[in-house]
Amino acid sequence: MCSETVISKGITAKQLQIVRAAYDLFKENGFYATGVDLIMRRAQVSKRTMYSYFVTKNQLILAVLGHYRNNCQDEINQILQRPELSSQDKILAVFENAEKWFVDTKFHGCLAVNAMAEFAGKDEAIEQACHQFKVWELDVLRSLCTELGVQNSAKLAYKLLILLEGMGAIAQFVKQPCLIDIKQLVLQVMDSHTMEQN
Amino acid sequence: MCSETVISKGITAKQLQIVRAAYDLFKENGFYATGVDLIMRRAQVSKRTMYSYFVTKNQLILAVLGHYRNNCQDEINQILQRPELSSQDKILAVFENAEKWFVDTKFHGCLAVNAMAEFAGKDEAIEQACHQFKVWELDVLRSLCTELGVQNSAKLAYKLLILLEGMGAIAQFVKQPCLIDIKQLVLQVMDSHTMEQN
DNA sequence: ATAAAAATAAACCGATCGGTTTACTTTTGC
DNA sequence: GCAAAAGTAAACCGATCGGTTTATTTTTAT
Repeated sequence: MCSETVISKGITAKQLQIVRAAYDLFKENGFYATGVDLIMRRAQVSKRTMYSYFVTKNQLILAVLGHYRNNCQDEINQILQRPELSSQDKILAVFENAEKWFVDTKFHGCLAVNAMAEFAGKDEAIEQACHQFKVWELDVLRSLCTELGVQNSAKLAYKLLILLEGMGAIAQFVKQPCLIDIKQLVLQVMDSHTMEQN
Repeated sequence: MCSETVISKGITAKQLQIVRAAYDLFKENGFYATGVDLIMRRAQVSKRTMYSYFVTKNQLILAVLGHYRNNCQDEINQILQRPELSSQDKILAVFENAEKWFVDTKFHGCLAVNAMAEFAGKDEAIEQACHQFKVWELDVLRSLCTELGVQNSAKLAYKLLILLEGMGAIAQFVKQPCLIDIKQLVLQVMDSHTMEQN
């Protein structure tokens, strides 16, 4: 274990290989429905290796949720770092980015939401990871709203999160370019906070 | 099978007993995670009886989704039938009713959304039942929006569904009286359709 | 070159999965 | 009152579940 090449964030190549395969399978087929045998086959890794890195399936699920969160954070950070964008444009860019996810025919909802639905009340660590993911999402939106200079950034962020989650939930059912102009809806909700007190 | 007392909508008492137990378990623990043995124990019914009514577990799941839909439809119909409410008040009442669901600590998301996440691409009939549930929800909102006399009732209904789904998704994570005034948010989205073209 | 570390394939484990079958009892209609 | 229908309990089925073990091979560091 001494000299394995560490790829990033303390994850070795083999671990990443397993997590990626598990991530794809969980995303497509859900957590309970995906057996460990299928994961190891997809990852092209022996079961023993798998269990040397992840003591239980649920700990692998935790790692996958961490991987998912890292992916999302990288995407969002790239938006936040674009200096040419105003705070308002960054918020719109966050929604545009989310739409890229939603239009994928393989999109079956936010992984954290699905994990919460399957493990709420059954695995505290997973529950907490899902909760933390949403806290992070809300934090991103809130700090952007604060930059906007609106009266109550926390409340506006909460409203935007409702829009984001709502779009994600519906996206699983309606597979087509969104019926409405999301950008306009987001702007409208933002506008109400720059004009009146909320 | 000739003379069994039919309770409602072609469902016998025994069937309802099974569906109710399965409904509670699926709602709390998810579909894959809930085994048939647990369902029959909870329903106080032998496995043979269970399988005489529902040929497979997935057909039981279909029946449970139908039961869920009937429950929701009954609640919504009670709102729609209140003559003292304006169309706008009825829309607000729909959201108020949804909040009653959301604040329940046992609420783990819309059953149709969860079923879609677990069975999308795996069981066409279940997938379709979930889809039809959302179509019904959208239809209720659209007919109310049409009554409102707004310019584009379909688009407003879609926006309201986004709000409804978003609230539901978040409700699993944030267990507390909602941070924002939902009624105000709904009114705001509706107002934009009565004033401008959309 | 060699020994430790890390990987593999595959047999194996008890438990549970969805589902069937057998043998028996209760309820019901006529 | 009696036969058919509908119910029960429980053994049983092959498959799969999450997880372990064994025996062997490959990789890697010195």
